[in-house]
Amino acid sequence: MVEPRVARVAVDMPLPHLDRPFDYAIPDDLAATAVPGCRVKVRFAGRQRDGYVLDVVTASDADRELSPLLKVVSAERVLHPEIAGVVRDVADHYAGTFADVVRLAVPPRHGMTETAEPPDYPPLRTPDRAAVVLCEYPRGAALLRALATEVAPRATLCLAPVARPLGNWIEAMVEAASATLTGGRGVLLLVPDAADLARLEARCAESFGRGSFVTLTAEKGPAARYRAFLAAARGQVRLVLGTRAAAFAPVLDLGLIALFDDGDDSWAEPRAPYPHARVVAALRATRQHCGLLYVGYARSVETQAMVDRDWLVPVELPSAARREACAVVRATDDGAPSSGRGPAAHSRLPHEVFTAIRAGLARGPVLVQVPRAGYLAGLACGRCRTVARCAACGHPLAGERGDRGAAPVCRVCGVRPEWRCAECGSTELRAPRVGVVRTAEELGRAFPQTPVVQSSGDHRVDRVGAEPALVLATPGVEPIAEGGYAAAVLLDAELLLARADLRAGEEALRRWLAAVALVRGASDDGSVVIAGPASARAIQALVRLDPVGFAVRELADRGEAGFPPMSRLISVEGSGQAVEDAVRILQAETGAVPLGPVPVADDEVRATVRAALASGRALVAAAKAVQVRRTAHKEDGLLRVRVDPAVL
DNA sequence: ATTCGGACGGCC
DNA sequence: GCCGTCCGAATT
Repeated sequence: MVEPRVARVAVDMPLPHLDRPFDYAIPDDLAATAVPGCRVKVRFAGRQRDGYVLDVVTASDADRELSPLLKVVSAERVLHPEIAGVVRDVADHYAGTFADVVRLAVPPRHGMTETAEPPDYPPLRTPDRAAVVLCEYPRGAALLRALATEVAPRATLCLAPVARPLGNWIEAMVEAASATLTGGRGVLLLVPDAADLARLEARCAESFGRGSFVTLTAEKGPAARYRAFLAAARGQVRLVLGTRAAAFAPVLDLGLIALFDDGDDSWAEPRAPYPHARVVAALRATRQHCGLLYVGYARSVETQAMVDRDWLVPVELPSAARREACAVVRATDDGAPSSGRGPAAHSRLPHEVFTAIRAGLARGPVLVQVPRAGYLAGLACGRCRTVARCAACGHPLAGERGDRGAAPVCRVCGVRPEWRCAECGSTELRAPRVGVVRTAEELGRAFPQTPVVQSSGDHRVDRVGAEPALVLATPGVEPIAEGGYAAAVLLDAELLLARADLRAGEEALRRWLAAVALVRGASDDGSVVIAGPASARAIQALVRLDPVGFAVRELADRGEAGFPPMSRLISVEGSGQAVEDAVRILQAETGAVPLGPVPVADDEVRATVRAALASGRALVAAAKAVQVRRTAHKEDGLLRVRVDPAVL
C-alpha cells in the first residue's frame, strides 16, 4: 500500500505564468512534518525557493519525475486550506497571483515565537448581557439570532450618527461578536486604523476578558504579529481584532467578519494586487459561509450595490426615528462665490456658525471640523456649482494650475473638453474657494475665554472632557467627547466636495457623519452646522441624515457614467509601450473601449478599460492573460494592473 | 569540428 | 527570475 507521498506546493514566485501549484515528492524523513499549510523549501527552476504545502495527495498528474521537497521549514500549519482558497479567490478577483496575495495573508515567520511556549489565553467570557444597540434597529434582533445559530447572515448596518448607545459602533460590533461566539463560532472584527483598534480592544477586554482574544497588527513588531497570528491559526483564540492586514486572519470555524467604516481609504492595500478589505471580507463570506457585517455611519456605494442585488440585508432606522435620535443639522452657505479679495473676505465666519459655536459652548465642548487643504482641486460650474464632469467619460474634471479660467483636464481619458454645464448650460468654471477659517488663532480670538484643543494628523487627541472647549480637528482624527459634543460645525464643506475624484461627495459625507456621530442627540440639544453650498447633494444628505438615499443616487450616477461598482474598471499603468500593448490586447479580446492613456509621474502612463459587470470576469481574465504573456515572453517595462482602484 | 553566446521556453 | 538547450556564427 502506497502512503500519500506527493505535496502540492504553492511556490513563492510571483510570475503570472507560473501561478499554479507544483507537485513535489515527499521524502520519507519529511513525511511526518510535510502537512497541509506548512512552509517548505523546494527546488524550482534550479533554485531553492520558499513555498506552502497546499495539500498532500497520493499521485501527481505531472508527466515527469517529481523533485523532492528539500526541507520542511516547520510543521506549523500557517496556511489553512480554506485561507488558501480565499487567497486564490482574491488573486483571481484582482488579476493577481497567489504568491502576491499569500504574502498579505501570512505574516513573515518568527522562529523564536513559533518554538516558544505560547502565552496563556484564558477562555472568552461571553456575558449574558442584553444587546442594547442592534435590537433598536429593524432586523437587528433577527441578525443577532442568525449569527448565534450558524445561518451566516450578511448585512450592512447604517448606524444613527449620534453620541448615544444607539450610535455606538463599538457596541454594535461587540454585540454581533458576542452573539456569534455564544453560538460557538469564531469572530473577526476589522477596523480601519490604530486609534479605532485601541478603542475596540479596550471594549473587548472589558466584555470578553483581557487576553482572551488577540489583536493582529503589524504595528507592534514582527514577533507580536506572528504570536497573534499563531494563536488564531492554532485555534487558541476564537476572537481576532485587527486592521487591513487581518482581513485574512485564520480564525477557526469562522462565524462572522464585521468591518467598521468600509468607505475609509485605508482598506485599500497598497501592494499588488491592491485588494480592498471590503472585497476580501465579501469573498471570505462566500467561500467560508460565514456571517458578514459592514458597520458604519455612512453607506458606501459598494455596499449599496450589494444591497441592490440582494446580497446584503440593509439594517437602518427609519428616517424619522433617525432624525429624532440625532443632532439637528443645518447648512449655511459660507458666502456667495465672492469676487471680494483681501483678509476680510477670508476670515469672516458665517453668522450661523458663530452663533452655533456660542450656543454650544454654553452646554459643553464644541467640535470644529476643518479640512486640510491640498486635495487635488476639482472644478464646479460657476453658476450652479454642479461638479464639472468630463463629457467623454464622466469622471470629475481637474483644473490645471493657473489663474481663473484655468483649462480643465480629465485625468482619466486625457481630453481637454470644451466644457458646458449639463445642468444650467453655463460655460463658466470655478475652482473651490480657499478655507473660510484658516487657523486656530482666528477662532481662539473669536472666543477668547474658551480653552482650545487641537487634534490633527501629527498631533492626535483621543478624547476630551465634558466641559466647554473649542475642539479643532481635521477629518478622521476628531477626539471623542465625554457625554458627546454639544455642537459641531463643519467648515469648508465645498473644499471637501470639490475634489476631482469620483468619491468626493461620498467621502465628504462619510467624514461629516463621523463628526455628527460624536454629537449629542436633538433631545439633548445637540446641533450641527455645516458651512457650504446647501444645494450640494452630499450636504442635503447630511441635513436629512440620509446616507442611504445618497448612496442610492450616487450608485445610479455611477451606473450611468459606467464606473464601479456598476461596471468593472481596470487601470493599466506603466511604460508607454507596455500600456499600449496591454490596452490593444484587452480591446481586441473583450471589445472594451479604452480611456487614455494619460501621463502620470516618472515617464509612465495610465489607461483605463471598462466593462459591464456581466463581462467583468472576462475583462479581469484578459488582464491576467496580458501579464502572463508579458512575463512568459520576457517583455521589458513595468505594468501595474488594478481592478476597481479606489482612486484614479 | 569545436566552442561560444545569446535567445527562447520550461520550470513539478 | 534562472537554467538548460538549441542554433548560428566565429574560431581552430
